[in-house]
Amino acid sequence: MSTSAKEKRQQQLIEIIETDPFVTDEVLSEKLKVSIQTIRLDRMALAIPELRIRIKDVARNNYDKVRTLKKSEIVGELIDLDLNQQGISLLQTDETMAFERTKIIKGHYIFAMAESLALAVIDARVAITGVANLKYAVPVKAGEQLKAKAKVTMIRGKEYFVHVFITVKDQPVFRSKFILKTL
Amino acid sequence: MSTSAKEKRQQQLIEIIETDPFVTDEVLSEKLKVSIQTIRLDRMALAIPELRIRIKDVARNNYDKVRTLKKSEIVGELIDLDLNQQGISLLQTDETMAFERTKIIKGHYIFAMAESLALAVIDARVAITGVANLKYAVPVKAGEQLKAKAKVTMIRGKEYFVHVFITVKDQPVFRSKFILKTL
DNA sequence: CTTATAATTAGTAGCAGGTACTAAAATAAA
DNA sequence: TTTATTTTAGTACCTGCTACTAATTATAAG
Repeated sequence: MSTSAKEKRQQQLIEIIETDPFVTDEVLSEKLKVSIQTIRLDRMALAIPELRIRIKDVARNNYDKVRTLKKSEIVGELIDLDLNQQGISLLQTDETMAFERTKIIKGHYIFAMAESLALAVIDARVAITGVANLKYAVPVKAGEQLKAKAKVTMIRGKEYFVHVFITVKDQPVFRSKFILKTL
Repeated sequence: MSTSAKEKRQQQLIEIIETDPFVTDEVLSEKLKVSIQTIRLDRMALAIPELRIRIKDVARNNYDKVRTLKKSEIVGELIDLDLNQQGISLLQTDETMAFERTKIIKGHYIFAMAESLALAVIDARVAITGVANLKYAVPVKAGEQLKAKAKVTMIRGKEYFVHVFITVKDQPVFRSKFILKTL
């Protein structure tokens, strides 16, 4: 067995664990046709922790992630609000929100930020019935901080008209008009 | 110690584990001032699994959730595609995509479905530069299946104009025009 | 006040999925 | 062939339990 056989096996090991972090050393040794000890030496060499630690990591990561994702991450942080008048929110983007190759933030994150701010300024049970003139001026890159400003421009009966502008370092990247209707 | 003392402790135990599933029996026994054995009897009675199982559950739940959420759930399933012409996708909605009280699907899910289909029909490195006439006809309720149809209406140099219509049981719920620009 | 019953605590063996270590065997390179 | 590398074997120990038996303590009933 040459050195490259070892390297190849370790590469396979990484792939297997990445696609299934819940795999035991025993199963790995069966899949790669080597002893458990070899698997353990490989994990050592690659600094891959044992099953329980991996599971705990997955659990902790996603536990936190799902919490923040459901709470505010997708939405941004509300930093100012005058009910039925205006509101400002911030959203720190990262690579998980972007296309892998281009690192451009996916549109629905920007949309979600705008939508949730629009909903926040009209604090009522509302439904979005229309959006117009939604425009991306410049693609947003992962890592940039988005600042959204919402303004209520008109209230007509049960209908609310809200403009949302999003900027990166005061450069406009997105603007939209939302039409909201109270239920 | 009355029976209600036991019930009270078990109630506290449920609360502690719910807010922190990563807590060991030992810590629980310290917090609740009873022996480890009592904690274990309580867990038995309440059918709460041991720490490792709890961690594994959290990991598995969220692992699957994040995967499907990141991969295609948010996007829908592509069922038909003529490149640069048209495409159709389906998205099964559920309660995790909806507002808790109203069960109305959040707008950005619908938007994401439309956006990703628009991107899929133009199979190139593109950026969305504008969207117009985005309109929600009827709020979508959790559990309904969305069907998105995209049509490329015009190609002008590097710009692509794509219309996306979304229906629930052939009832229109959303329509939009995307303007995409190849990079 | 004593007894029956419920609740709690103690203690042991065993398990999964390892770590950490030592040592021997197999394979490759010189 | 000898040396170096890689792989395998084996043991003691670890955590956070389960499953079980037994003893102790608290509480309620007669």
